[in-house]
Amino acid sequence: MKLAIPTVDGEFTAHYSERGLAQLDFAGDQRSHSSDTLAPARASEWHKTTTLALKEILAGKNPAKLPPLDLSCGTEFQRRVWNALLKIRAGKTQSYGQVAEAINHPRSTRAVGGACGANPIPVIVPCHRVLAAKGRLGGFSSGLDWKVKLLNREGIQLC
DNA sequence: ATTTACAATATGA
DNA sequence: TCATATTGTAAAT
Repeated sequence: MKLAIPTVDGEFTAHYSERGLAQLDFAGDQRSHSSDTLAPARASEWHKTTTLALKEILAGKNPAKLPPLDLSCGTEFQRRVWNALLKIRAGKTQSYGQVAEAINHPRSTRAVGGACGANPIPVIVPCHRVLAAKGRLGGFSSGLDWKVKLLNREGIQLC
């Protein structure tokens, strides 16, 4: 189930499964085109929430409500990471090391980076708010431009 | 089954 | 500043 989300930054694409939002693609970044045979009844309701939340985040605000997220594709470790990322508020950042500590794997900082890269729902799961230590920028799968733009919009200054 | 390469970090030289 | 050990995954051998 694929639905478009028009925003000031372009058209995002949300993918829904029976459980909820399963993937979110950046504007013009069509990676996978699976057949949308499924059409969950709740999808349109979820989509409203997703659209709202996405726009709030793009505006640098904190989303009031999120749609259900289908994280069943990831390993347990990855889901822990993503869950930890969801707790980061707009305007705040965390280092990979801090995320690692938050999920009780204080030495898995590198693995955290891997989990962020595997994150199927960028922006809503704020992988862009995770910086390397000392406030340096790390990397970003869909382009560092997005990372910088989003952070600036939230009023975060990079050193 | 083993080795590499990653969006990392702390430590020791 | 540079080398290295550590950790979870995926991809290559």
